[in-house]
Amino acid sequence: MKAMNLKELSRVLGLSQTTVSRALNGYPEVSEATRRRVREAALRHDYSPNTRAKGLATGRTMTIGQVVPLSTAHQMMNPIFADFAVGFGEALARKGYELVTAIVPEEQEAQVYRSFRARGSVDGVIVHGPRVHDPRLALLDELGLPYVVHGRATEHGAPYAWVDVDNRTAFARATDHLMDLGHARIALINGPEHLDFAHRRRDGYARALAARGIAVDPAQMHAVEMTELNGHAAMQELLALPQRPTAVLAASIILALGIRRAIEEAGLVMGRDVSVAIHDDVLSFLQNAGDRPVFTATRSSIRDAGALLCGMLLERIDAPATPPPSRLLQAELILGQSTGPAPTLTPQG
Amino acid sequence: MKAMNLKELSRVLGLSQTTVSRALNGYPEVSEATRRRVREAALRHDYSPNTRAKGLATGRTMTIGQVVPLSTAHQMMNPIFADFAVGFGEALARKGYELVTAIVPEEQEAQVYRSFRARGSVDGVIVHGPRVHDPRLALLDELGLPYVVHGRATEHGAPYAWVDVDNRTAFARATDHLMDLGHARIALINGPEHLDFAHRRRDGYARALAARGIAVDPAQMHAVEMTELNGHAAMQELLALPQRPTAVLAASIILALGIRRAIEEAGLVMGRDVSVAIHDDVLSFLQNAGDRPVFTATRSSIRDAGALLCGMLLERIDAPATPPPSRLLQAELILGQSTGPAPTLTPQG
DNA sequence: ATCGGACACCAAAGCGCTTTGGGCTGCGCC
DNA sequence: GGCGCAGCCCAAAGCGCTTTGGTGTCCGAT
Repeated sequence: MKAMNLKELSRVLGLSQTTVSRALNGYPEVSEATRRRVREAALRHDYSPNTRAKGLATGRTMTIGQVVPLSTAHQMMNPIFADFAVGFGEALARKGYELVTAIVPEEQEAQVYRSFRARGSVDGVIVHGPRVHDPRLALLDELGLPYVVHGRATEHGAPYAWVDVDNRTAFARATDHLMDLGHARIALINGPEHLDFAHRRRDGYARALAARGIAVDPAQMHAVEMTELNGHAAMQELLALPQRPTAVLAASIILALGIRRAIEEAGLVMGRDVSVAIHDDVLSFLQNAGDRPVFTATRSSIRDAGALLCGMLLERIDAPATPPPSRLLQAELILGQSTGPAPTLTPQG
Repeated sequence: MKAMNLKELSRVLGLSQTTVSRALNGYPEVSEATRRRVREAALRHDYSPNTRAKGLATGRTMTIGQVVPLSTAHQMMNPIFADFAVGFGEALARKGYELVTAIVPEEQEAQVYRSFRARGSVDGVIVHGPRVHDPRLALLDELGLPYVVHGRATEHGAPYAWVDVDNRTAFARATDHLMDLGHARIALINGPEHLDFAHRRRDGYARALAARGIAVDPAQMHAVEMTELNGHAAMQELLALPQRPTAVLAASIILALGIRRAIEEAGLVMGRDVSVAIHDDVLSFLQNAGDRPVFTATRSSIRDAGALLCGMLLERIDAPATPPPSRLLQAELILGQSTGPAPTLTPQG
């Protein structure tokens, strides 16, 4: 069963391909009566224009590319990617675009962008997990491939389109909140700090401490890939410290799961013996919700960021010459059960 | 900067498009010397054949489609999808295929398959989260679109290609294990039971109980979408029961996170007061690993299933006439800290 | 010397669409 | 009556590739 095509449809209708094409694409040169007749026939015969042929003829592919690098780092990204992709992908589908995902070893990522360009398979791409210095942006600039970045790449010279959470402010606020509760020894369990967001989070944390004259202690800072196991291990190390922290700031709710486990295994109570504040991406399967959520958190929906970036990317594609837009989202601080006043008698010290 | 194309490349080389095309595609009608010269030039000029043009000419699109339905159910699927997609997508990329993902409201899923077919945008599709009776398979059969199913659709009449974990056996084994430990009141916190895998899991659980003469108690069975919050709520209900369970079987590690939280909030100890056994999909960000993993689990890697299904789908595309293959994977039972002997004095009862 | 057949290459058609550059009516107007 | 002008519609070119059906050359065999 071959799919219906333009030629066949126009033959059935007794019209030229030109007219049928124009009728379906809303050109004014065709009478309303004919247009209706054509539309109806297209529907009846289940006709949709062949994507490839249309792309060839128009030069537009109506697809957006994204590459998910396979690497140790993918572990942290997967669940976050997934929710981001839902926000992004839904908005994209609504506009009639398709989303192609390349899952390749990290070192092949540049190659994929090159091939996207050379084979003309996408109209634009979305860049995930930007690093502080990220060569991908320069490459995309060079290739002339429209792109938007989820996050920022601090050291990239040229302007580019991005949407980011104000990580610095968020972590400074969370740190302030903990200090307001009387905590002075606050640990940080961060994501990998070559990633821009983690870099900024540490910065916000460090600045807030410095502003109150508290020295940052390298022993209180961990930077690990954001898995439950890593959160657990990092927290165990922190608890074994002679000067163990009374509060912990964690870069993700997934880390926090492991952190909580370590706290409980040590016979301590989260929110009483050790306070925990996290950044919450509002993952669909791990909601930190309710009147009094489990975790005190700086919250910003990654799904919303996805939808926002989608709109931005399509704009860039339509008007590549305009200066690239950007958007800094503020995270809200929500108070949960995982934080409380600093213990008055710090144990062991 | 326009991308290099065949015409231009052949002009540069002083050869016909035919010869260049044949040289690159490995046809024998071209001398080795010429082939080398062409290959080298293609590399040097960053030439890759335009995907759409190639697709138009060959009728093969070299892309696989998947649709991720946006619905309440997506919440449970996201993180699992993500890891599956890594396994599938990596294998796919290795074969030179692309993966397009449509993220649409559930009720549009059929429409997407129709449009995949009508617009000729994919060579095949992968079907996620099959239901006990799943109309999608009949639709795909009718459309003549090659597909493979991750899981099974019990009531689908015709043969189809699938890879599934032996859910029934896995849950029967886990139930047996709990009974061997002396548990008699074993609850089930399952996924939504219109989904085939959840249906089979309940069946395995029920059969194992029945085999030892234990009646299944509807009050001890929950079927919810697999989020942390739902696991927590279901466990709270179970703990409030006059006859509360001494052990719980959970369909996912994500549910188990909420289950553990409810147990601890009730002042109980998991593995001592309440045993928990789960099914573990080996999610990258939530590993249940180590000598003595946190959770006793039936384990089967969803990533591996993805890679397996990829190979299967490509085979179906190449040889649509062969009888559809299938593969039933056995989950291994691993013992963790979350299970222990049934308390000798059951509290409250 | 002629022929058959590898061997190496090529021109042109065709994949299914959009779009350019018309053509043909029928109308109102001078 | 002729002209201009909408209003509708069409034939054909072109997007970048593969593939069919060749052509021309060179060589060994007859």
